[in-house]
Amino acid sequence: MTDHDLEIDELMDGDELTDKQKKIIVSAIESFAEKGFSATSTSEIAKKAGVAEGTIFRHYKTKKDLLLAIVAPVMAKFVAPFIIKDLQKVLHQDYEHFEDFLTAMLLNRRDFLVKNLSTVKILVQEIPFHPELKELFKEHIALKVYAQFIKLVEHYQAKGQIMDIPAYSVFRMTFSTIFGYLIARYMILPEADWDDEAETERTIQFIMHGLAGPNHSKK
Amino acid sequence: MTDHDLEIDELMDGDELTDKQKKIIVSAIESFAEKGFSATSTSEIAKKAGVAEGTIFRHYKTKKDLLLAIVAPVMAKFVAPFIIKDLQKVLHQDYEHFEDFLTAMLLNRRDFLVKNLSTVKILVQEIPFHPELKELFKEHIALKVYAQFIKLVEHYQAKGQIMDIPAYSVFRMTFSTIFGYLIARYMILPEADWDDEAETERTIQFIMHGLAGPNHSKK
DNA sequence: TTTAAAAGTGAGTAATCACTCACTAATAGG
DNA sequence: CCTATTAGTGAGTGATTACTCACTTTTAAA
Repeated sequence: MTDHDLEIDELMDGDELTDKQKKIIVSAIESFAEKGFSATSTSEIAKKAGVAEGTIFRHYKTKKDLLLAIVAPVMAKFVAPFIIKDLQKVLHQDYEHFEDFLTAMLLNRRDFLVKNLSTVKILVQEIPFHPELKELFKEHIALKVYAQFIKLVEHYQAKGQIMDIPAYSVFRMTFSTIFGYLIARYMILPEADWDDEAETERTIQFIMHGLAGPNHSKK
Repeated sequence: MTDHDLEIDELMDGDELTDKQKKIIVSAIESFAEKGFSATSTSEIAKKAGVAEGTIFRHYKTKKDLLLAIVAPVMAKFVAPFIIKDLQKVLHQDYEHFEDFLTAMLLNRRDFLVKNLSTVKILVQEIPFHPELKELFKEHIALKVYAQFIKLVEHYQAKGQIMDIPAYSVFRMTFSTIFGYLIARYMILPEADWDDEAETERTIQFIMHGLAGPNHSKK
């Protein structure tokens, strides 16, 4: 079922988990992703994990705490690469062209999504209903990722590689296109036969042409 | 709360509804959108509608039937304009350029979305968990909208207005961008102050440049 | 080996769940 | 007006809910 999901150990960094704790998390992820958070009962999770129901509440005060324990680390890991590394690289000419950065980002975040498919599904599904998740999202995505991306865009705009439109529009269009691709590829039609390489290339080119500035003379 | 939502009478075409039935539907829409389908109880809906709980089950055999009664007509209405009218217009040169068609579609579907915000939210939220909804979606979107759009794309490709890439890629990129805009505008950041006209124009231009074929000499 | 903390248990809790049913009230065609 | 159909009711159903707690088992440092 969740074969390709990230090892929970990796995700739940720091605190070591017992076998039963791991089984609880794996089972919860499976059920939450399949039926949704509200439609999943704790008794169901316990049964699937081969654990007494009380064991769940020994480690998580409430059912919602369990959800947060699953979903919060994913958000943190998702934004990690945006925080410093990539920005430094860009500013130090590791990515001379916006296209190079885009490609690197798409491949990188695609791998992450594939490894954490179920968990990301849960996150996306539940965000609208839990203020705590919204807050986490704002903190991580809105502030960190957005702020860094804006700097990046302005950097490439100054070099004339990107059209001179508001950076937030560039942000919106770029992420719409990339996530539109990833959602179609891995969530809506995962079973269709995709030519990933060609599709990725087309997606990047679509963004590049759509945003092309005066000096888009790379080829 | 749902001031700008479509009049239910319009949506529930045909069958006439009593006052209480309307109140049930309005209340259900409100609660489903706010807390999700599973997290909303029928007693809560009844209370909000000022109706006995039994009244709900007089008209809808199950809670899920109530959901379907709310969500199914929206899907039908959403795809309606794609079915014939617009395609005919295009083929009869009402929209000479792909850009004209795109603009018309974006404005048209935006109005629809704004009028049916809550209901569309519910639809999007619940699709993953209800096979019946998935089936309806495939029937309407996948078959009707997709098929028509593909014909359109090939038509404009033949005229050299669109790049010669697979039509399904054009479909994906176009809808990603448009819905990315609408979702950001009306669901993620509805309270931000948007310059709708400028943002719409930029979005269209982004798609047009991204897909530009050999004869993109419109200006 | 002793011992205290941590992990695990499962029967038990009150509350809530979707749904039923015997009944009354309102409606509309003849 | 009569009557049959439909709309509406609300107390009652058993099942399930998230969560508790007194208890046992396991773990690991002293």
